[in-house]
Amino acid sequence: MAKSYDSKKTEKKWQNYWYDNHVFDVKEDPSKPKFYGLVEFPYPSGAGLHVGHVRAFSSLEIVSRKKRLEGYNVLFPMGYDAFGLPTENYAIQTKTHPRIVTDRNIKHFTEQLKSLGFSFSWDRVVDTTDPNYYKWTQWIFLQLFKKGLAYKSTTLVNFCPSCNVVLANEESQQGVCDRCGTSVVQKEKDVWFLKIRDYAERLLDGLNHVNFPERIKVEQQNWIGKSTGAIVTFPLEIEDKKLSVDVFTTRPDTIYGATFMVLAPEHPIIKDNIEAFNNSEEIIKYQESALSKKEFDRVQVNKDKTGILVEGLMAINPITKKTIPVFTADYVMMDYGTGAIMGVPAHDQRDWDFAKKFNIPIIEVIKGNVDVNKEPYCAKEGEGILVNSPLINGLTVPKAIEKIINEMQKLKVGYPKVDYKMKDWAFNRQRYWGEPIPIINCPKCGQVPMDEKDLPLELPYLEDFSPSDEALSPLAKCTDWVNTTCPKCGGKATRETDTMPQWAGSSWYFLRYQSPNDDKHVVDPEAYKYWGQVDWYNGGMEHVTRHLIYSRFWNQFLYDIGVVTNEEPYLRRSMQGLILGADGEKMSKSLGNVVNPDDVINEFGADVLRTFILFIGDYEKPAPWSEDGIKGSDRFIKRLWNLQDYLVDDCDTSDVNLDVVIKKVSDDIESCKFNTAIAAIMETVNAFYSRGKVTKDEYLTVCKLVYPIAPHITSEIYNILTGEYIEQSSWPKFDPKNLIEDSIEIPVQILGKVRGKVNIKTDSTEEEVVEKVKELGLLDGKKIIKIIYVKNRIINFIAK
RNA sequence: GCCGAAGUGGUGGAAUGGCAGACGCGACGGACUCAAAAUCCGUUGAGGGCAACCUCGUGCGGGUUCAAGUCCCGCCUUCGGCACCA
Repeated sequence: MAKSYDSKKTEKKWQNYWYDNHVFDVKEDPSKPKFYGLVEFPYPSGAGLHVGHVRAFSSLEIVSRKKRLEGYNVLFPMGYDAFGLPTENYAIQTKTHPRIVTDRNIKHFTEQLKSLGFSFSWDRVVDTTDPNYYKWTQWIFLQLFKKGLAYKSTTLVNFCPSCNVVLANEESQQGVCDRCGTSVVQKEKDVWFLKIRDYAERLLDGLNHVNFPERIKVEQQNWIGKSTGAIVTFPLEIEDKKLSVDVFTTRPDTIYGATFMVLAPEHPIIKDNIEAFNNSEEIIKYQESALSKKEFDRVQVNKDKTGILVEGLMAINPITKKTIPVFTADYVMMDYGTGAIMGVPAHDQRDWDFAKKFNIPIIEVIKGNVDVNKEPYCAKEGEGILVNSPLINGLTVPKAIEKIINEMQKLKVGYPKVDYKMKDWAFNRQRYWGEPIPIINCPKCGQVPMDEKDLPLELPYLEDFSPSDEALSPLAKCTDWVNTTCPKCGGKATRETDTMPQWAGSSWYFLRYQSPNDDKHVVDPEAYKYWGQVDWYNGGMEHVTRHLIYSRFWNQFLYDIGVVTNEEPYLRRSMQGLILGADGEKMSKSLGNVVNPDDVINEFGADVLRTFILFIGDYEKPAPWSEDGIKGSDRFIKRLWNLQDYLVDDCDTSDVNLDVVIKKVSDDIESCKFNTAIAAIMETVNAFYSRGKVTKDEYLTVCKLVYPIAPHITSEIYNILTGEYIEQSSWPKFDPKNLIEDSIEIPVQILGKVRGKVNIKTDSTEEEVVEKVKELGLLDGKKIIKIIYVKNRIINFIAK
């Protein structure tokens, strides 16, 4: 009998071997093909590693270990995205400097990751809060600034009164702060933006050149939200001034049905001419109430339309030359299109609701089978024929759009226009724990970029880093640091005191891993020439519209300025599903359903945890944790170990086709079907048990197949059996010839129902199979009308 | 409202249009044990039959096909994302 397996001792032994000997460190090696596998680096929170992290990192951990055995030179790095609010808030609460908190958390995470036996290249760890790292984050910002892609602008921003911080749109969904749940308020602020909109078209186009799951592509496309339409200029009648307003529409063909115009409450036309309106007081009141509404309330779809007629202001439909009333209403947003729309009530639900409320005429211009006075006719794209539209009557919608835009261009009242929903990226926080923005404000020269030689601009070590009351960064209080001289004129100047947002450091970290210690480049060109694009990137669905777009944007920018030579950073993307609590709910402290990986390792060992987290279900789908389920993985690991008792020098091995298993496991790993890969190995182990014998060759092959999943126990078994290290072996190969069995059993159907089985030689002809079936007597007394035979699959008789 | 994913035993989940329920958990039975745990072996979708077998069965209703969990049409439910986006 083999000694019972001691997971604690064995796992520690192999972890020491791997990490002390730097087994997974890599260097550029042109003699080998490269594989760059990347998992989203964690935010090192105080709570430590979560089982969700284990699942997220496991996919490429498995792939990396397999690829190494296949002869690839594998870069599989790990790092920490450590700037951010939770650490800062924790630091404020506990009066401990965020640097100390961060270092402590990173240390804890590293120990936990090593206790799982992950094969990261520990010599390449990056930390976004390290000045040697954020030097390059700042450098990239300077390049963006110099190219005019970073600008400061006064806008209404989402502001969290509790965190005292300006939030990005993505951080304030549902009108509450992502971090603390406080209701967000609107506040006017001077903030930095990155012109990600300039890259909208390329971010869309790039999706055609990468291997991302379809739903990720769709989500990014929706986020970017491209719409093709036209700008149409409507002249205004207002006292004696000659003014006009531009509207954006995706349906210029419906211009004949435009019976009113709506301006966003913030529209400058209103502000600039307020004295000219007969009801200016009412308008001002309406503006104020609209602006005081939280963005969330304002965009509630189903609420009643509100608005107010602007008396004394009329617009002229540039095609019909008819005069139409102008309203202001908060269902029109200043930050999309031009902040002004033409209202076509017959063919748009919102316009229809508004027209009904204000008794505005409704003119049908697309023929449909509904009465547009009772409900709008909102035809699907491409449907319908134009009516009541002299220039384009009888045309289909696409033809009408084309012709009317031509007419508008001739008349100089309109032109084609593409717009995007995606807004520019609000790129700053009024917080301490972030990358300082390397800009100097000079009273004479304005915003002056720091000299690149002076980077990094280090974050000063503050004793008091709590936020101030006026939405200013705590850095503002550090006058020694703030006061400086202008790099341009040498006069007195002050530093920008806002810091960069959470997403800055993670927007380029995949490059830093390629040359983590380089102090001359963002990425060493030689290293980049070798590693280049990430071959396979795994991460969470929650980052698809933030990190995954931001980092693609930065990479495209770095491509434009010649830092990298590929437009897209990631060739392939996969994502893991959430691990839910045993109750099927999302794990959370308040529900008390959180599983701590340390506890699981302590009870079962890292190999069991790794196996179970992959066996739990479809990798992309959410899966509930199960205390009972993990026992199955524990049993499997023990059965693998106890197979040592069944070792024989030689035996009949024809009952187990290992070539099929090798192919199945290899293919399944490459397509993230880890659960069925493990199931196939379990079946094989079960077969050895029921045979009661296993040869050394078989055992070693199975160990290699399990090695990526459970590397400790398989390293141990391999070492016991061969005296060698499994890392020096190679991934098992299968012989395609052996995938085909000599004879197979196929079902026999009569009228589509299985009535029996028949053993046939592989690739038998229909006649041979029919002969066999007749021998079985399944067709006795039946008249065969038709036979459907699918080779090596099935035979179906249509018989009476 | 729009976009996307999904709905299969007691349970987590498998199935290039070709034997539904692989593999695991749980349950039941057996071996070992004084006994239990552990381990090993077996049974396990529902209903009927002594049996060989038969009938039903993948959210609901239709359809295509020799054959549908899988394809098509129409619904219901759940979960994710977007949302007065002109």
